[in-house]
Amino acid sequence: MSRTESRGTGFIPVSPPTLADVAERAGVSRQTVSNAVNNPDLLRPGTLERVREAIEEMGYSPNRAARNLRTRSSQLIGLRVLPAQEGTANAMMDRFVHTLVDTSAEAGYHVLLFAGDNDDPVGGYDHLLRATAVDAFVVTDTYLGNPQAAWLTEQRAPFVAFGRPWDQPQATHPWVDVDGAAGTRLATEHLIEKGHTRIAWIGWRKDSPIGEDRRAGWLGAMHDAGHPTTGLASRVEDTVQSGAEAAAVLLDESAPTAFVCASDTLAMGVLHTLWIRQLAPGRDIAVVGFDDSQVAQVFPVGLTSVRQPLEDVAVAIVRALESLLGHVHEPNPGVLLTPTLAVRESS
Amino acid sequence: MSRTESRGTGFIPVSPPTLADVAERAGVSRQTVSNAVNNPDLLRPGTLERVREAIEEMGYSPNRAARNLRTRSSQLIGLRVLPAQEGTANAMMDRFVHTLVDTSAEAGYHVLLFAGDNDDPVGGYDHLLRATAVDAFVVTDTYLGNPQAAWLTEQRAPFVAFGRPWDQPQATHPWVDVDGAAGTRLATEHLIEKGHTRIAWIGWRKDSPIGEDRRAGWLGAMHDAGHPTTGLASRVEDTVQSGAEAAAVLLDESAPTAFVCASDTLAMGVLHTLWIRQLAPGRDIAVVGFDDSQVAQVFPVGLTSVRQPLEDVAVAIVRALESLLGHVHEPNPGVLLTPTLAVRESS
DNA sequence: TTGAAAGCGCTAACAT
DNA sequence: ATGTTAGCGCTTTCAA
Repeated sequence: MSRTESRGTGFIPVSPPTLADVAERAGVSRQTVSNAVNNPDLLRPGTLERVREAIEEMGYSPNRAARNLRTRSSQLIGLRVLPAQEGTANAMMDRFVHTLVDTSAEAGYHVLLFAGDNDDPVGGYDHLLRATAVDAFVVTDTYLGNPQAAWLTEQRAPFVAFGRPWDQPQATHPWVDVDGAAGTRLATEHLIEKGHTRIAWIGWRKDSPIGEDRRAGWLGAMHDAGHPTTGLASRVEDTVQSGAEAAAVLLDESAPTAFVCASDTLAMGVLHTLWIRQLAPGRDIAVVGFDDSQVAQVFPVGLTSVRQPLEDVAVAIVRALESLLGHVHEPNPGVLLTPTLAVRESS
Repeated sequence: MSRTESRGTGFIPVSPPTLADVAERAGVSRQTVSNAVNNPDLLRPGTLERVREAIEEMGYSPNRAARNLRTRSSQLIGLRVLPAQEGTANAMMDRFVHTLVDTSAEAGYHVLLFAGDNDDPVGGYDHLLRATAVDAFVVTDTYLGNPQAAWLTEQRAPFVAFGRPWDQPQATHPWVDVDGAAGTRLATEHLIEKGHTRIAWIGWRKDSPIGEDRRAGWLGAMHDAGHPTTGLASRVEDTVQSGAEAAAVLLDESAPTAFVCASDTLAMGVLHTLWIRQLAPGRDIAVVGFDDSQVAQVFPVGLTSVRQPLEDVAVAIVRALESLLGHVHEPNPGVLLTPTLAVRESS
């Protein structure tokens, strides 16, 4: 049966060439073509070249579904995306996804996005898993109480987490995270070097382990330098408004000369208060944010910000994924990376 | 042969249940189970329930690879992502991807991300296409001279473009776009309503059809209102710096009381100049941006901005995709949606 | 080094 | 309304 069909002026390919088509063209068996693709070492150089020529000429590419069915793998990595939400710093996630896609591609994987909401945190995972639609998952929202890591572990599903298992010290799954404390320490030490001694902290409420971690970096650097911290710390919601209010209170009560914030959002709030009070960021009061978001970069007065090494995170995650899927024993399940400081006019 | 294997204390499922497993359990043939999943109407209610129970109990989900192989479809939509680039307004793309994932999910599709760079614009497409790894593509960067739409058309590959075929008036592929001119007209009329008559335009260089389109909206609204435009338009690069400089020149030479910008980036530049000159956005000078980016929302003085209806775009794209893949004749290949205006303090 | 046979899990077509 | 047969395109045995 012909694989092409006559219509109008020319021949229109009805379906892509298969292994059998290439085999016929090259005058070998199907298996030899398969070997040419997957185990070229097994072929005699002459045969290999002949097959490769046929592959080239016909534009052959192995059918994914057939290969997936046979090898029981999809070369797909699942990544859940939450419903689009406004105003939050998901620009960071954007950067991460980009680098993850690039890095995965180098390892022969594609990234499959699937929808999810917090009402049914594992639904999407469960479905893809049972359908063997993906080989593994990358889990990004590992905040306190998130059941995904535990659930996936229980299902024996391969996955790598971006984020430490804060509330599960006994967890053994591989993870990659950024050392937030090191980041805020970097920021604080940068300000100390600039001569600041009264450096305030604006962070999140106590129930966020990530927030506590970042706070610890500021606290540690201040203690090490022998600077007081009493009355210089504030814990608020992660909104511009809260940041602005916290900054106003701190300025009135504790007269800091610099602010380190747990997020760029809070830092924007600080900048807002400075603007209202006619204080110049960088000259009168220094401000450092966290995440090096779009906003930090594009803001007229560039905002100094702690920058997560997302490219390195993606590389580490893909590496962990590879050893996980290749059943290679990975000695250290956790990788902690150090952020850098993007210094701009605000400090 | 057993599908479970004894190890240690319990039984560990080695592979998910198949159609045959469910059929055996329910005491029917495999085909009946398949029908229960895909054509439930064909079954007698009693049988259907029995099969459904078995499916539920065993946690059965059809194997994707097998189904894909048989049906010659993957239920996957390919979306190319460019390498992570800094500073640009990809926050918009982020919002789009989120809504696209959500909308696709409702239609039974997942989104497959693949890497691509501008050196080889069609490489990634070609590979996925020949491997029949995706059913269709969503093409987003339809700027002038982009060869993807033409190439995909030539390959007879199903795809929907987000963006009009500006430079290919004869193109017949389905596309969805946002009416930029209507957006800037909305912005301009909003300012006119507020009493402004000298409204300046800061846009992109002439080689961008999108930029020219947005400019036309401003121009049309000004003409319709009978306001002069001479000396009030500027064409620059899409950077904060360029926006700031253009605003300074316009303020000096033409004394506008309001600015409409082709992007939030340019609007940020305007705000910077206003800040330097101690002019209050919204009170002294009104500013409107385009894209309703993160920056516009989080900026201390909220930036009024034209907001693209990305949710509607995603819905329209998925709809077009469905009719494309369902071989349903779609009468109108192009869908043009109207943006809205997110009004904030800056106007 | 190459080829033949088998089968992954599913669904379309046909038969009952 | 349900069962039987065949085969999607590939890779993993195994044989030559």
